[in-house]
Amino acid sequence: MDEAQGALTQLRAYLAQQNLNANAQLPPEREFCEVLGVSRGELRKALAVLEENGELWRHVGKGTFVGTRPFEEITGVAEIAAASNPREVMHARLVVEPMLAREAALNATAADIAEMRQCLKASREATTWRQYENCDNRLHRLVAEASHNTLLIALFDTLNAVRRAVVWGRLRNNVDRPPSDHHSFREHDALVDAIADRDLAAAAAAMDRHLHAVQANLLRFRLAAE
Amino acid sequence: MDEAQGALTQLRAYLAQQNLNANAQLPPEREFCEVLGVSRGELRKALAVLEENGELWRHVGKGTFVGTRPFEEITGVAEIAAASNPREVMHARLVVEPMLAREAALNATAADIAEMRQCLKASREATTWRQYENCDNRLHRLVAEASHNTLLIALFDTLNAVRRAVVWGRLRNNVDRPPSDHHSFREHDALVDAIADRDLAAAAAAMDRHLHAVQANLLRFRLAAE
DNA sequence: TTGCCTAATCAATCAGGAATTGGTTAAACG
DNA sequence: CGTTTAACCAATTCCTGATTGATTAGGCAA
Repeated sequence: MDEAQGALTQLRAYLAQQNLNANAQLPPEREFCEVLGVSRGELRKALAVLEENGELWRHVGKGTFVGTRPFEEITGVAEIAAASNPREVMHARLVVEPMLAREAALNATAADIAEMRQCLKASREATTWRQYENCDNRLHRLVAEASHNTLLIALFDTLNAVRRAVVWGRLRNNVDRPPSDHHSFREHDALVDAIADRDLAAAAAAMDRHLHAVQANLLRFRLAAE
Repeated sequence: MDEAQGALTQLRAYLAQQNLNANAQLPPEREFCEVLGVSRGELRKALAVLEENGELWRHVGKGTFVGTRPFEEITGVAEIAAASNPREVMHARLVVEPMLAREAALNATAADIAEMRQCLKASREATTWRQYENCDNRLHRLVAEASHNTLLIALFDTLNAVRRAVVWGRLRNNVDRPPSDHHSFREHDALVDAIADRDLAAAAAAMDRHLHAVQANLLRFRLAAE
């Protein structure tokens, strides 16, 4: 009994004596057990107790550290994309982007809106689908940026990265160019107008309509491919 | 003139002939210029044109690739957190989570709802703040999971990771325990009830009210600390 | 048997350097 | 004066070896 808990007391004493601050790394188990004069098994049992208690955390290849375990690293875009599919991505856009448009209408500066208008102009002058898609991407990101919320922008970037990873292969050829009556032109105009008017509901609705049109277009594209 | 544009034509011909799909990597400049039979300088000028056109992108140490430049790799949670602040995080939660609650009300299965109810029960039985916060985290993630949309769940995880990184230091002591009349209990109940009732608007509203209460609580906590 | 210790092994991670690659500069050449 | 060539720079990748927590198997004593 006294023996069994010996390692834990030794460990506690060591931590108290060294009074390490959070995130300090303590020696590797192979040395540490010799320092404390206990077997590695006993040391690991003691460490397990303190880890369960949230006083330290361990990781293979890294070491043992004081404090609470840092948050799980977010899975990479590629992994999310592998577990997702175009339908989910479209749905997520429909959930998130109208909200971003709303925030943009609330927080956009004159400079933001001017940049959006310039982007609209550039998209109409695009001579290839690739150029057009660059403008389209840029406009949607400008809307996110206009929220002036770093975190929301980061979330949009994640969404966008996954979208591009999921619909990877789909690329229009380079010879055609966007028709001058492309549906997105009007929809983008309405979106930016609503943001400029500070009309929150209209901005969200315009984004919603636009994305629904994109979705319908995607469906049509898929049917035509079969 | 003919000479000057020679490299560009050669390059275009190569791209057309090999008909590479997007994101294909083409040879390093030092070999490529020999293949095309032009000097490296000319090749680089031609590549610059196509890069400006958005048909390819280059990066030191990586190489030259076909297609549009991938968006800046998603910054790690730590970097987002460093560029953000508690106010932004709270606002982002208010924007995103009610929407997730709405999606949950639409897509939750009976098993999802049962798990939420179990989580509510566990949160009431928590004897320490740490245990309670584990339950709280779990409930919010269960709501996200109930959307059954991989991408939305991933976005929630990012938001949550940033939240935890931003409010890093703030941790309640381990001696107190959540009072039995803690405001979150009622709010969580209302949220899960609305989801179970498939009432989209009520679910979103319940989440909104809950987060506003959390926000008010945070403010009060901050004032008390000063 | 049961429990513990020791050693070996595994798998994840990190550290360092060599090699690769786009970007840049300077001298040589015509 | 423009072009080519070579060298160098800086960012990135790749590889190898070492480190480290986790796991397992054998030996050993009570």
